[in-house]
Amino acid sequence: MRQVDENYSPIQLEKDVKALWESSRIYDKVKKAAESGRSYYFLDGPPYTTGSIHIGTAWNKVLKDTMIRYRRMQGFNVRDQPGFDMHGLPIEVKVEQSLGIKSKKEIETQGIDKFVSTCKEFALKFKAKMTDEFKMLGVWMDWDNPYLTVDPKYMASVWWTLKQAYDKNLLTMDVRVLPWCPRCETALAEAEIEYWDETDPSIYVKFAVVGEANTYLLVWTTTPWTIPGNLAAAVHPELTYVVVRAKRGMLEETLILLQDKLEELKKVAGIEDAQILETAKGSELVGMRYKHPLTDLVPYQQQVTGKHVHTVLQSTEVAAENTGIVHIAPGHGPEDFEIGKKHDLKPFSPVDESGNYTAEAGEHYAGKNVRDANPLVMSDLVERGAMFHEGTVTHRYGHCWRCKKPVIYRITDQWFLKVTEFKDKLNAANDAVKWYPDWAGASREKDWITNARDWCISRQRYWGTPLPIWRCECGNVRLVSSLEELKSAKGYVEGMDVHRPWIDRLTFECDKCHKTMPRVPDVLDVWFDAGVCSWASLGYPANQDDFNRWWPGEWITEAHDQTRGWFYSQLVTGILAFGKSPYKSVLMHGWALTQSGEAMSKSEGTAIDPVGVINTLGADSLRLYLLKANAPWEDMAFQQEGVKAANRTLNILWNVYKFATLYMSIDKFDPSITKLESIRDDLRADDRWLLSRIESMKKNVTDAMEVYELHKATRAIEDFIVEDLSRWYVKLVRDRLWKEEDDKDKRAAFKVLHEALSTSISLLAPITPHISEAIHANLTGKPESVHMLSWPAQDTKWVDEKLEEGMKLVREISELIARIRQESNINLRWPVKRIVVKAQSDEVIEQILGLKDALLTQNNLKDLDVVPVGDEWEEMILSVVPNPNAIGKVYRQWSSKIAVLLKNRPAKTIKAGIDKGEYSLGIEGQLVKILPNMVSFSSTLPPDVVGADFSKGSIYIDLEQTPALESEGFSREIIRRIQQMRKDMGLNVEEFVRVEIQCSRRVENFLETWKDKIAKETRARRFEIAEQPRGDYIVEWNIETESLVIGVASMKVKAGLDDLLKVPGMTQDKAQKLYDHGHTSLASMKDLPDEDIALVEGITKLDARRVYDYIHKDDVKAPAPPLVTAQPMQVQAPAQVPAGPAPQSSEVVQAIAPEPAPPQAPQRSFMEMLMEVPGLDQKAAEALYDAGFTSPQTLKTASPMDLTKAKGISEGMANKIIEQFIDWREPTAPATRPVKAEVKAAPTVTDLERSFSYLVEEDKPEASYTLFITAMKKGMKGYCVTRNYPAKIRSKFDLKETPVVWLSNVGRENTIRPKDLEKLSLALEQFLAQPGGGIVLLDGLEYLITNNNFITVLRLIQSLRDQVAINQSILLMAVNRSTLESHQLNLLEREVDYTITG
RNA sequence: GGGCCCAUAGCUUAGCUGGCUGGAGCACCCGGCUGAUAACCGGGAGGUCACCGGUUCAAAUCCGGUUGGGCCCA
Repeated sequence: MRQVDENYSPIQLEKDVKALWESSRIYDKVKKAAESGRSYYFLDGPPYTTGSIHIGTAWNKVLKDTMIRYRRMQGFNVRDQPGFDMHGLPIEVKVEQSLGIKSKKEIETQGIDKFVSTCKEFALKFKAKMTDEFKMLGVWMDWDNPYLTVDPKYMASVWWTLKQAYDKNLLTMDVRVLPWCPRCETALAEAEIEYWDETDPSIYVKFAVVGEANTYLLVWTTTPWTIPGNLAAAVHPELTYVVVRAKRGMLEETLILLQDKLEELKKVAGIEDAQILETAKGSELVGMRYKHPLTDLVPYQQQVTGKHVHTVLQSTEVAAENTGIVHIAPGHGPEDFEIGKKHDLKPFSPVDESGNYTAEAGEHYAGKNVRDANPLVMSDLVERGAMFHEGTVTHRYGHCWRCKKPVIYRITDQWFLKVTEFKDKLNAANDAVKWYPDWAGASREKDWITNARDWCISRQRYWGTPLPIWRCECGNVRLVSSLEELKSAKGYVEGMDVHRPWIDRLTFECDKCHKTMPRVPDVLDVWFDAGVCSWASLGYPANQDDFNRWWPGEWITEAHDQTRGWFYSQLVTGILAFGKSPYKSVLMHGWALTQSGEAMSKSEGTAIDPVGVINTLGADSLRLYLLKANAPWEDMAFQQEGVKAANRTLNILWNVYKFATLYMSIDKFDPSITKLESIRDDLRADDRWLLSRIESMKKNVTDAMEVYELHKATRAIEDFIVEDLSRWYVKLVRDRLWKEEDDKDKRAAFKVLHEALSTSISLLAPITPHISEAIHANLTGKPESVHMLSWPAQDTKWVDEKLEEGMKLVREISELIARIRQESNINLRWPVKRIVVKAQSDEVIEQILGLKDALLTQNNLKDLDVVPVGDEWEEMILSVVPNPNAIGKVYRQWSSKIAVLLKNRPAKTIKAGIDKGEYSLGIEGQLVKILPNMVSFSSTLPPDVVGADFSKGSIYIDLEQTPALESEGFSREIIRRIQQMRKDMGLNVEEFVRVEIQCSRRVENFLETWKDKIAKETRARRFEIAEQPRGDYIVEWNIETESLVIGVASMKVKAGLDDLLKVPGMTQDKAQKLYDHGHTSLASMKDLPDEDIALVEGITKLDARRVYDYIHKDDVKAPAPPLVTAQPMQVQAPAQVPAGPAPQSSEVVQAIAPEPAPPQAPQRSFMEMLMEVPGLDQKAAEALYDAGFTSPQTLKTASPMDLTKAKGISEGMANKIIEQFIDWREPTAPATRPVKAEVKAAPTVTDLERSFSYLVEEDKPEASYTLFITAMKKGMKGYCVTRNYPAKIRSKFDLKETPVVWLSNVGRENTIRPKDLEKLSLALEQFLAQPGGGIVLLDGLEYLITNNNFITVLRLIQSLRDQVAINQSILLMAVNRSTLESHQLNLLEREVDYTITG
């Protein structure tokens, strides 16, 4: 197991995981491994290949991928072939646009072959693009072998299916009135029509009644162009109509219309007076004859004959709207057609394919486009006095779904599936399907089936599966049902494309009349293509084996619009071919809507590109969000924020994983060796709790997955990770993992933590496959992929519901305590004396006592008491409240005395007496009886106690502070401060330090008992109280009312230990022992024989030998021992060593810049320093010097043993000397003295002075930029370093030529990574070194600090400050106060010449 | 106009067959923690459970209606 250092960065992680999948062929292996499982036929609903995927498509595929992965983990052998729907009008339209084609005619003149080839190209291009996008989502399907509806083999299956329908007499050609798109010149299915509002004429036409002078049927219509096709009028038989004498100006006429609409009409048409002559039921009007208003223009209207022609018919379809009389044009409307059929009216439809009137309409109209002809027809009506009133109306009108042009209705020959004849079978098949949710099938799909009409499957287009129908002029029909059969056609060429136009050239000989049969030129509705995919993708009927193995499909999922689409088309084809549904179960999912709940639209720019989301937050975050956001069957208002939240959850998972592996890897924990069973006895209650939670989660998740409630499954996992694992368990086990010794207790925690993580990622594997894979690889690594694991089954032996309930209570109580602490202003570091729990039942008490440790440690409580169930807490302060009324009545003059006496007696005693019946009181020698009615009792909380209620009882928290508690609190505060300092110094976790503290007597006393603990926690080898604390880093802190100064010095042990650890076979433990003994580095032992090394306790002779060998491995030509030649002591300068408190991790530090020039203070020679060691005489000092200790540095790193070799140095003295020098450093930095930042405010600075540094404190960098620009205007060269996007800064502040360097991990040019202080320092140095200097604006200090450590950045600033001073330049730094801690701000302020508050 | 679904805090949502004080997350304000740390945690504020009516001791929950939104159809 590797220690994980990196943060969760999904983009990189997913890239790596995908690369691993690719290089190790994981997908293939996972599928191979599943092969022995039970077959599970998943059917992919083929997305239409147009452009790129949208959020809805992504959601759809994520649902599928998640379920496929889940089923595989359950042991199913899942068939996962994806499909693409590639024929049809949408692509034709795209190709028309790209080729600049506007009509069918142009397609034919330019050549259908070219057109169709281009369509195919487009479809394949889009297929490839979408495939890439699905892969980005992490969707695992068989992308190398998708089924394509354009594949000839696929098309052959389609043909075969049609043949089945034909053989069952369910496929027929018929004349129908159908919606027709005049632009696309094709019939449209209902599914291909979109409705929206359109403004059309609203006209009232007078149909003159034959035989009644000046009497008219008033007919209303919105389609004037259909009037030439009018053959009858219709009324509703049950409605009441009136015959009225209407007067408008000079005009008087008799009108027939719906009674209820008369008033409305009067208003609309401006009728001044209307006299009702007669009322009649609609049925009474039937048979009235009228004269067609345009007979003179439309010859057909003169010739047409028939009983019902130009008469009033009845129909219950007529609505009670407008005039209640509708005109019937059987050639222009489906209802009209039906009514006409009933009354032997031969449809008259004088309109051609492009929507122009034909010659049949008469030469007046012929060739004119019908919708454009509306005004002409209207003026013709006006001219003939037939127009009663004209206006406009806005109503929903159908449009072609592709070209958006309004549809018209006309009569054509089309091929139909007679769906109406087998609706009962469809319903039965639908009932047999298991729908999720059930109303999707039981209500929605059923409703659609019930209202279904015959399905028109022919389209007069080019890019589609050709209808496999050849029809002879004699009426004979032949259907081709396979590619084999097609080969017998005349004109067949081996290997030919069977699309149009090539297939159009094939003919058959009619077996009846032996003439040549041409193909019916239509293509198939694409919905039929998709409908047969369940067997077409298996190659049926050519390939029977696969069909027998897989069919029918187990599960499909698509959005609710597929009720009329794929759900339906499959049901129909399934019945036609096999008499049953091709799928067994369906999950109907919702639509992805915009944030505000509207449909996403590319044209309106409200569509969100999933690829963009993946590229910013990762596919896993998107997947997690899509699944958890809501129930799959509900529409989703897509929120970017939600994806971010999902990303955060994964980050928490990652952090827990990072945390766990840090300690597991240090201890080389091997989860495969430690079995849960074997550590059962080592488990604490906390562990058993988490194990129980794990098992409960497994069950909850599995139960939800089984019914496709993926939102519940996902949320359950998320809840476990965030609440149980991260927020609670990790907190509980922290201390256990920090322990250095390796014990059973720690091992148990490791195991449980590992169990929690591995279960979580197993359950997450189908949902977030990448992060699961990455964690799995490091956490367990076996099997090769997380996706090869079995789905985790619940192990009930770990389930302990009582324990789970108990922990719930503990957490509830913990929250209460947190609140009380906050209200009482006592933070968690301060221990609280005790908590008393009063619970409803013994069970609750037991549950809480069982988790006492967790409760106490998590809340920093010292003790827990419980109150027996039913009792009051005995420490409640009971007080007596005398009732003067009752007392006075009996004892009159004594009553006030009695009250006083009662109050002074212990209330408890009084209560005990009263509870027995009475209490006696002595007064003036008399015994007075106090009866229950004379007193009442009240109880109050003792001082310093706060009470609160939880769901199963109450708690009392004793907040009293004692010196012991206070001293513990203080020590915790100090620990935290020292830890903070260690961190600021950039010390390694394992480094040892030396701490000196200056504090008040009071605090000193407190610390007496806690010294060891503090030293241990902070890895302080020395911990001392000092007047003037020394150290590499010294900070003044305020804790409560106390002020103390803490100095921390690194002992640089880590480097020594690491050095020792280089020796083969060396353990941490042994290295430590060597070190403690004084062998602080390999070099320190280089003159020792191995026997001497072996003297160290715990070091065997073998160890010693190894050390010796290692040291001397290169010793062939050993370098001379240290120089012992005497040198004039007086000229000995202090050795140059890199100074500074953070030399540990620090190429960075050293690289920043040379240390600022030493201060002017007179330098002491090494000998002078040496002589300061108490008790060291000159002779001994000289001996030391002679022994090679010629600088403070040499002493600092020496071991006492080394020193004793010098004459006159005892071991005690050696220790003293080293102690003196252990924290020696270049006596330069002002940071060695804590100085309260002086207020160097210069708020009025507008002219920056050269050679000065300025710190501008402001929330947003504004003033700093203004100053920067001002300086540049005065002729200084500028150099800007910023965290903000450079282009933005440049334009906002109009920076033009000024170099702007971006602190960022992502940019390329002019970018410096925030961690790369070396580069930054170099760049600035170069700039400042230019002749004439310049001004540097450093905006983004906070960012540098968070990316490095504070001290390192401080060093950089010091160095810059000095360079600025030398180069006559200016340093301007912007900082937001709120982002820094106060001591950090103080230190910063101290480094600059002026602080400006912006 | 018909069918189906939906409506709970500013946003996204939990709340099963009616029953404890309607829970979360995001955003907001305040605080805490500080070796998981660009992380994390706690607290606060914020609700006429769309509206009207009914059933019931009791309705966010069941029933009827209205309004608004989505999908499908006419």
